[in-house]
Amino acid sequence: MAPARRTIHDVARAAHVHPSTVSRALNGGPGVTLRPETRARVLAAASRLAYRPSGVARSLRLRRTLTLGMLVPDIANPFFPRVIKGAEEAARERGYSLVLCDTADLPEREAEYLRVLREREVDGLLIASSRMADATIAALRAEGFPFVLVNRGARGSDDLAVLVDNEAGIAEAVAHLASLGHQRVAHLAGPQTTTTGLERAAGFRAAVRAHGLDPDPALVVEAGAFDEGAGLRAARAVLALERRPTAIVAANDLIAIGALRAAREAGLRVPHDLSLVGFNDIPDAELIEPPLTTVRVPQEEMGARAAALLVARLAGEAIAVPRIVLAARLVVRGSTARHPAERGATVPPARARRIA
Amino acid sequence: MAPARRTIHDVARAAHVHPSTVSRALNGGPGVTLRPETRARVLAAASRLAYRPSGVARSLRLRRTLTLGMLVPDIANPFFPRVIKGAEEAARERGYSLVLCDTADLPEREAEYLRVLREREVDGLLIASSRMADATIAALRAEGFPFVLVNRGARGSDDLAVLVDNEAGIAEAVAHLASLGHQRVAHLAGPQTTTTGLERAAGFRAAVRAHGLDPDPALVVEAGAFDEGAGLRAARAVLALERRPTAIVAANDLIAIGALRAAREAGLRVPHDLSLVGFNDIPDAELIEPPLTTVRVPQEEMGARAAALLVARLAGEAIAVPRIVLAARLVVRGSTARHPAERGATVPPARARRIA
DNA sequence: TTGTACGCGTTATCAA
DNA sequence: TTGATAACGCGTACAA
Repeated sequence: MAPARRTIHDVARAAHVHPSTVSRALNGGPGVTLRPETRARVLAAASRLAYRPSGVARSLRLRRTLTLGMLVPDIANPFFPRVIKGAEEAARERGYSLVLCDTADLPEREAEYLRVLREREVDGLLIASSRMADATIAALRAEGFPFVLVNRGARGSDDLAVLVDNEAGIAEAVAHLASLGHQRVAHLAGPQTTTTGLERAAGFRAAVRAHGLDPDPALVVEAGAFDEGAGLRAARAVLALERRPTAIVAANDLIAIGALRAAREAGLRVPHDLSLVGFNDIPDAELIEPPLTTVRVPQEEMGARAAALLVARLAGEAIAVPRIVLAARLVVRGSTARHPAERGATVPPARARRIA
Repeated sequence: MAPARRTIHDVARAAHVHPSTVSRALNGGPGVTLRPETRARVLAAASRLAYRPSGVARSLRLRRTLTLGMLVPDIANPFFPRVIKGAEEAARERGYSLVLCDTADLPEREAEYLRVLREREVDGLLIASSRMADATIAALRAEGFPFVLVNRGARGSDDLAVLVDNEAGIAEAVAHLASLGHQRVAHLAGPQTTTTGLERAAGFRAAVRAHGLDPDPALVVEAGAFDEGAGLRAARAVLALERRPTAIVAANDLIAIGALRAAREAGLRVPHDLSLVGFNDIPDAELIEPPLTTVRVPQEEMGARAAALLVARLAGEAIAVPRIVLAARLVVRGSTARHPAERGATVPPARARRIA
């Protein structure tokens, strides 16, 4: 039924040359000498037959597939599509394809994908899966299998990684709130099983100390996941405190959106009664009402840099900087305001124009 | 440096059997007879050596890669992540991997990816790329190459496809607005080069006739793309009409969000001065303010059904229904309201609860 | 029940 | 400059 695939032999026969000559004519590297006439005949035959070389056979022979595997915890999380887009584009530019794997943040799913990807002999891995067991990563490392961590930590190793400066980002957020007069600022932390969650929480505590804000430990609550539901629950806890915070720094935007819901439940107006800052600057951040003040992570760049780094590693290039740390800058939008107690004072209103 | 890959020969040697016996022990189909003792010895050796069969070699031999290619116009468009997620999960459940390709809606990018995917010998294609030239599709069809169209039309052919009932969805939207008393309803149409854009526009015109609304052709404006920018521009045109519409049905949610911006520019309150309905129910729809009334398309299901259909086709199963048409139902949220002229009459306010 | 032989489509190496 | 050969790792018809 399906017409048999054209092979290099078909082309060879049509061009009256040996298959190896066809290969040379088509792939002609620098050191290949070939009579122009012969090459032309081969090219003509190949195009006439609509010959398409077999990537599978080539991969078998060359022992590489020009394929990268990418593990993400949840494609539907609006943070990831742009990271994926950046990675996919950078990979394509370098001749690589991307096999996408949504692990659903499930360890067993991760393990399964890892096995599948290794069987498929992907040349390298982009690991954006934040919870992946350190042991799994350690195994890859021990084996010398090429991978790049994306937006997750390296735990003191010198694994290749593309990260953001979580501490600095959170510091900007806290500084902003402090400058508005806030004293009791809460943090809805991400899962403390993730490096991202840990670093942002550490950054928060450091910034609170640096600005002399209320260090009450009850103001830091860990959300069970980086999503809206977990944010909602954590925010409820924080808003139920006897001495309620006047501002919240969330570990990411989805948690912040959950907090927004919790605030509404509690009858609090944002930013009038409660200031709110997120992290990542997902596309939704400027769409919601009020627009979310957040710390911007350059998502496409993160993916692109990670893919580029991995390909460089595969090419055996010398890697000058194994850990690329991207800057994270605060983007002020509608959902922060001055502390109620300071209202009417000299600080201008914080509701900023939308930032392009 | 990288330790040489274990092969089936290594296992064979360790288990004191022939490589073919290893293959049988590991893949053991129904017709294979093997002494349990031998199989156990092989399995033990394989696990001891951490043997991982080569997918590439297997693909070469079996002439199939257990890989699907998926072409999408833009991963960052919030409609697609869930479609991809559904497809990826359904593929995984069936033993297939997914190579993701973002065509950026560029014909040359599509052509390039198509070539790459064919060279890689993906077993089939999920085509969610709405603009893809019909000629390209026709070529695939002529060749007998397996593919499934996702959310894009089949132009009278009996290509495998998973679609939504665009006419019925738009009809629900128009009926809703008509029931609220709207008479002049505009349509911000999608690109009329896409089947989705065409069907929704046709559905709109039919529904307008059916409800006896104002059929003024000036009320239908084509947006240049299914995105926010195009929606903004199209909405400006419609809102600049001498007799402004009191409601807008957008061809998709992003266009609707663009219209929301245009309305704000024009000083119109939504839904008070202008009702607005989108299409797709992207996650953002319920997050924005006011929450967007929209026609829900089951995105994950669309992806999952498409992948399942493609795999069934690959398995040579009889396909009872080549065109799966998913229902599209109106989800009423905050951004529709009664027509101004009818305000205060008997119809209850349209601002509905959030629908889970 | 297990081993032998071959081919899947390429490309690197060597010989001519 | 081109042809011949072998090998990449696996699965399967056939022989033993």
